[in-house]
Amino acid sequence: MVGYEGGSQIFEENKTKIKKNMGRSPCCDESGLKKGPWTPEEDQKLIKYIHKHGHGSWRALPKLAGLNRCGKSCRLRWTNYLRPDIKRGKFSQEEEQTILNLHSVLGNKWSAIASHLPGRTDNEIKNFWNTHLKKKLIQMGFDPMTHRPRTDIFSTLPQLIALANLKEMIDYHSLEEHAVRLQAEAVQMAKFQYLQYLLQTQTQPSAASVGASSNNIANTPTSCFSDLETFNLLNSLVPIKDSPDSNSITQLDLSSSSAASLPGLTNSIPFSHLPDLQIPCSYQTPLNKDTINQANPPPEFTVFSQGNNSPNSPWPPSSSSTPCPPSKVAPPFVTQTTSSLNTLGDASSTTTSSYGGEAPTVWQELLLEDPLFHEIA
DNA sequence: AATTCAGTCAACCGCAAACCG
DNA sequence: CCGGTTTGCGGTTGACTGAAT
Repeated sequence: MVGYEGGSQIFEENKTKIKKNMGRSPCCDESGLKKGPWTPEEDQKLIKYIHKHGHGSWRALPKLAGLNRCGKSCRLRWTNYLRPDIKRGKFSQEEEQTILNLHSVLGNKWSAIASHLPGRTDNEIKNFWNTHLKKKLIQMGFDPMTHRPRTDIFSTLPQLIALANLKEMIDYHSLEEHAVRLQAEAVQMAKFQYLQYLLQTQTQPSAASVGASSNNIANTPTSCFSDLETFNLLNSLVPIKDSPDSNSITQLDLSSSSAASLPGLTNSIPFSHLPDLQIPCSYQTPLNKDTINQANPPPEFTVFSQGNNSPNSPWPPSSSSTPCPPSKVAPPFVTQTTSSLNTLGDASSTTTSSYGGEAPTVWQELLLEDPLFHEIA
């Protein structure tokens, strides 16, 4: 019997723990049922009974199995400890990454997360999160709930320290991967904002355009942007809806979104008229619609998954591991080029970008260092 | 050697959803 | 549909461990 072999190993572990009186001290509730750590004998009774009869009604089980425990306690002991398919021991890098990915979408839905990790219990994952991953994220300056850089003043210092020590933190391998994705999201965000800017300037002349030279992208009069350029940029942000993976959820469903229309292509509804755009989140673990529906993510989590069919943006980007900037990166980028756009709308010249008027923040500087960001400029 | 303290994890508690008559 | 029961889930607790002092 598979479970029994595992069980005897557990008995030995448990014997040691009981000897050392590990865990809560036993006490009795009002009905006289035993609480606290399980003895090897109790474990054996429970395993024997479930192997023979299945658990059936948990409420009835203790009596039938000869245990002086409540059904709830028996269920917990079985599901979290005695079940034969439980995988014990250290979490692997893959498991850690999966937990991070799923937690960024699902939040503290431990049972939903556990369902993606065979052999791991929700309790185990919860403990691992609270004792390891949460702390690591905080240490790196991320809000463990939103998976985004913390914006409160107390977080600034650890965040900067974390950035400064990124190389030393190379052993945080999976977290680095996480950070890479977050940074990629920052680039996507920048593209969104730049796109917004493009669309805005196409529908109304920007203040920045007044008196600007004709070869300055950001300051160029709106008519100088081709629809093709805008479309190309949009393509780099939005995976094609009918991807080969029919279950994948696209970042933005243009066919149903009010943002579907591009100026000059169909009806003109600029992105700036939309509610705040969420930063697209990417996940290495494929998520399907069922997962999302089951998980019922809270409204503040807009769920995206990155398709691999984006024609212009490699994914994930190969750039350095830098977390994404705060969700509101404000002013339009002031971008200067030394030559003009070609007929396809590609900038074939050297381009430098900066944030209009204000000294760039750490995040903005990092973004400006990213070659991917310059692809759009 | 003794003490302190942060980390770990099994187990409990209470609430809410699901189930059932 | 309703009310009672059962099950599942997430948050919290607290004893043990081991490193630091």
